[in-house]
Amino acid sequence: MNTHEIFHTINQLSRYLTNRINEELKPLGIYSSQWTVIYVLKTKGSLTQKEICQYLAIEAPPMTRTIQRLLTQGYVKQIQGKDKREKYIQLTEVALEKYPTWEAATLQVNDSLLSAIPSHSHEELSQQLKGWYKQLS
Amino acid sequence: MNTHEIFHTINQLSRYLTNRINEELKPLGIYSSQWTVIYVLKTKGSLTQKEICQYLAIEAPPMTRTIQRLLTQGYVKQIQGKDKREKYIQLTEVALEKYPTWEAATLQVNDSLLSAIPSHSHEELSQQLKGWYKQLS
DNA sequence: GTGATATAGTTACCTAGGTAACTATATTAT
DNA sequence: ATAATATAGTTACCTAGGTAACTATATCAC
Repeated sequence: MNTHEIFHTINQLSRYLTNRINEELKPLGIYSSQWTVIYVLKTKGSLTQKEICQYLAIEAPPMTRTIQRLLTQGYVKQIQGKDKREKYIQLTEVALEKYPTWEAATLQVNDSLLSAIPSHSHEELSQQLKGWYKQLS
Repeated sequence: MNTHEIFHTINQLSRYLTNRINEELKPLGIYSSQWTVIYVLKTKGSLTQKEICQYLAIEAPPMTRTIQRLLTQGYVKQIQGKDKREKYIQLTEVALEKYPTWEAATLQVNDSLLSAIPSHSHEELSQQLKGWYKQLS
């Protein structure tokens, strides 16, 4: 087996999927990196930037940028923690109102992308990839 | 099933794998994007930039940059085609000398990354992902 | 309490890929 | 033959993520 191939395919897939999701989200005013953060905040509630970084396995600097963009767009607010170094981030009312639209758009494109593989293997593939990643990290 | 999860996992995996491969390649003087091009040129021979782009499903501008870096490092040379718009790219002697080192490094890290999943499922997973990507693109 | 160390977040600059607009050459229509 | 169109590659600027060095606050040793 050619081991280069599987890594190449994963990268291709990752780029392709992200591009397709961005195509849907861009007209709705956000990018996929922002959606990822919004989604986490919606499901987990208020979190520090550090916690968001850990949850998404993204380094602090890109997260600072994504959050600053969400701040200027008014989709997120910062609340200083008791520990003054910490900044708690939470969704604004505006973001909560728009959330259903964003969610519907992503769910729809997700389904359309997943429809390219037999639905009985979705769960297995997901578990396999998740298990692999967990082993690695 | 949460459809967001599988896309998220694929992105995480992709970033993680690329970072690990870069860790190995950086001390050897190249980055993973350059390695991808070098690998294609080694297996396919001389190609136009267009052909490399198509093969790797990468847009022309990032490819121009990668190739320009390979040019300044002396790992690649451009040859004007009969069609004067085209530039045929091929590996230099220097690159061919270093190729075995790069290949050994990537094969080793590939194996180590793949060892996190049972080896009997490597081929199946690879085929599944490849099939999915093919369906999509 | 003060000095050393650790931590949260930011800034500057890096790789990696994408789109739009451009240049230069080829091709096609008439 | 020339005007219109298409194509290969480049340039400028965008999203997305990473590392190193920095600031400001907390904690720990003593």
